[in-house]
Amino acid sequence: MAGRLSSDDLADALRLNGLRVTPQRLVIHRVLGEIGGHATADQVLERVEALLPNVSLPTVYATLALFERLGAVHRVSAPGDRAVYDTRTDPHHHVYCRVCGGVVDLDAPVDLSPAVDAANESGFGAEWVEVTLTGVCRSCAGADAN
Amino acid sequence: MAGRLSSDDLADALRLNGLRVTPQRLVIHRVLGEIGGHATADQVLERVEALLPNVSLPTVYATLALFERLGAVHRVSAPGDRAVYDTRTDPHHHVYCRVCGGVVDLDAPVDLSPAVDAANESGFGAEWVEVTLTGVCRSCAGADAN
DNA sequence: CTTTTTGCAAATGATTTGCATTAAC
DNA sequence: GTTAATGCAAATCATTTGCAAAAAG
Repeated sequence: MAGRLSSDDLADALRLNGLRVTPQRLVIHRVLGEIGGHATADQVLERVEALLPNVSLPTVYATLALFERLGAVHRVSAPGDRAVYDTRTDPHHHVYCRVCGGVVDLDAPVDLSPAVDAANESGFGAEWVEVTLTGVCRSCAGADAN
Repeated sequence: MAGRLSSDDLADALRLNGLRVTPQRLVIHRVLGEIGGHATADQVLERVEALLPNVSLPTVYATLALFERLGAVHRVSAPGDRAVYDTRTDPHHHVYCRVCGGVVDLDAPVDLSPAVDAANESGFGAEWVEVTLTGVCRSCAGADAN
């Protein structure tokens, strides 16, 4: 549903869409690959600044939105106040702790084709499917009485 | 995984937790039942004001958060900038349009037990599971070339 | 050269907080 | 009476926008 892009493929994809290949975009893409998990815009910026100074947060936001359109990242489907980008582009699922707000990957074999088929039959163009579990993670359960 | 609460049950649940039964809470709960779908805090307030004047947005936010803890509503798991509360408390799924940001219910038979089991085995206390499809809805696909 | 992208500063908009007042119990 | 809940105004914080300067093609 979306394979991971190499730096060269990214450059090609950009050029193909009449977009420019900038150091910022390359570095952000590289950092995303190194993270290989979940990151907010700030967290991306933090790592990017070590490689390329003076990159601004608006650029990070714009680039993440761009990469999402190109299929290089996905916004995680989870309740929460800040956008979490997922750098894993293979199908997998998420666990969301409603106490600490943490998001963790969950790999489990689930057959989602009934949902995808139902959506597509209704005229929706599905591009991504994921399962989200909401609850309380182990550490929050330990700290809290509830 | 969470049944719909009657007004009496809500009052009991509140008292049981040492919380107070206020007209605002009762009205908001009633409005949620009438909506029976998705709503943002503003949308809840809009309907509440018709029944009880001078209710404030902070109260709506606080009450929705409270009801979430009580299991009477759920924040929809979907990428997006504003919190969408789901007043349907029976298991069902969602379709999220990445163009218009719309969220629509999706009913489809999906066996999520492998995911729930995997999460619980890892020490996570799962309370809610849902499938989220991301893509482009029919109207946005019609308007846009992509 | 032309047009996109960037960086910065300022704006926006949802959600939260502080605090005095009101209402449950 | 005590203590929690409310309303209001102000604060917070992620995300976006406007625009001039820099850089890609």
